[in-house]
Amino acid sequence: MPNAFVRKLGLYADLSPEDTEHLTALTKVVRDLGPNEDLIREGDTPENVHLVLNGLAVRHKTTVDGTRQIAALLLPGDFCDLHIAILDTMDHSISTLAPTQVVDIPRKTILDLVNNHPTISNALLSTTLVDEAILREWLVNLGARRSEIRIAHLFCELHARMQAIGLASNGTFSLPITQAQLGEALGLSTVHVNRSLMALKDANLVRKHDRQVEILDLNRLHAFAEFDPTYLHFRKAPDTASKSMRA
Amino acid sequence: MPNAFVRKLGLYADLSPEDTEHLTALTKVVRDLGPNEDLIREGDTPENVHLVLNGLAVRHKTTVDGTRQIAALLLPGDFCDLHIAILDTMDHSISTLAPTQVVDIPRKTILDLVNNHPTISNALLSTTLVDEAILREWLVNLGARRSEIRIAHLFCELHARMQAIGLASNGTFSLPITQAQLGEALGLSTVHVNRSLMALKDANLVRKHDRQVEILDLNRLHAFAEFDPTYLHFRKAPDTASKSMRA
DNA sequence: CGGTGACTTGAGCATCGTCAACATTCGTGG
DNA sequence: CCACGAATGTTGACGATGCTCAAGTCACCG
Repeated sequence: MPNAFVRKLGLYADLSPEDTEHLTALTKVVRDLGPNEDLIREGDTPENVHLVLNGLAVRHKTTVDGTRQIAALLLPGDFCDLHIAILDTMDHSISTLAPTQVVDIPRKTILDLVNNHPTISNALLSTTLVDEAILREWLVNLGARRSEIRIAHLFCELHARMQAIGLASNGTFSLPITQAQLGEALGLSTVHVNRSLMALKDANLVRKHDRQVEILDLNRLHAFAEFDPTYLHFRKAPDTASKSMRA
Repeated sequence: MPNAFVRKLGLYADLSPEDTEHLTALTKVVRDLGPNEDLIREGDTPENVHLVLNGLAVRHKTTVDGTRQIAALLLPGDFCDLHIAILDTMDHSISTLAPTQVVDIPRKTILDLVNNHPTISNALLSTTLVDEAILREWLVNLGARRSEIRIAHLFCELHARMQAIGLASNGTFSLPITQAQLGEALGLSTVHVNRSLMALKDANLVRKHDRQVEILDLNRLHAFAEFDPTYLHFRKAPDTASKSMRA
């Protein structure tokens, strides 16, 4: 079973066995982090690029009055900061939420991939563009949807992304995040997140229990959240990703 | 005087005279659009990539209940959809707000730039990454700032971007957008935009008159909006952009 | 002039935030 | 294994921010 990183890139390009092997080799050396540790801070110009292999991290930015906005949830297989291979300075911070395994990859290695491995390079570019598409959808979420739908939409997205890398089963996936942190991601107060979550549970749509999200009725949740996964740009539909097929 | 496109790329890479000439040649053939015309729609897989040379366009997405969210304001020099050179399908639409001049560039031309003009390629990649940084800042804006500060912050950003391409003078720049459209960009109702704008005017910070934004006190507005232009990643400070200097 | 689109204003209401108290869970050390 | 404390989740009351509806004004243009 390939790791989450290889699985994710495979969603965006037709990797050859050599490509797969090459990528797997890159993720051999893993670093273990605890919860609430900073990977990079705003203003840093790090040597390495970071990749999440396991666990959960967030991209976030803090305003002057101390409000923290989470701008991305980084799941297994996600790059944290591929852009600093091009732009020098970080304009935001990245921290773990849970115990997390990361891989540190030197900028040089990235440049080598870009120059000598066109398929991988293409996949990397795709993931960057999809990150942007996800960000756009989050903006729509904050700007145009009220709290219950907003939360439901986020859960739909996370389910789709987790399922695509093989980390969701039966509508259930791991999400070790507090209600307060959910609020920081969704632009809502903790109390309001709590009330909205209970409403979603009462409506038999989703439930967040412990560190897991359990979707009770996927079709109804998709309809309720107005969820359309097009923006994730998977090559294959997540449902059929297990069977290899050619279009 | 180079056009807005060349000026903008010059903010992100040290273009040689040949690069400049090459880019200028690409923007010879211009297409004129009226206000409220669609450039591309969600679901399209267009042949060409589009570039705004003059005027104003928006990236937007509409939810099921008809609410429209504007996810980006495309100023002169901005690419609309560079990503569809990689990802096939548009997951959002692009429309003009005012009379606008665009350039249609074939995907092949982009690929040629990427393969044969490393400096330009690097600049293009940078602009894409900065687009993402701007999007992140918009997310912070919607998630963590109340209406007056939210509007002020947007005006600060637009001023910085306009000034960087030579389209702001004396704190004043053109912004042919209605209050309703401003609301669509900021996740606010038209009425609330109106009231917030009047409060900003009463505070002698900024005024929107006709199709222009007039900043009355830039320093105070920056402070009020908590504006920090780092996320725009200009190579040189906009203020000193006219003098060439080496770091 | 008449009409259309943009802006302005007021009143009432919905959504969501704040504060404060309380309940529950979980990890830790006794 | 129990006891404790800290972090998280839950609930109620109240207030603020922002939305809706509706009417009216203003500027622009045919």
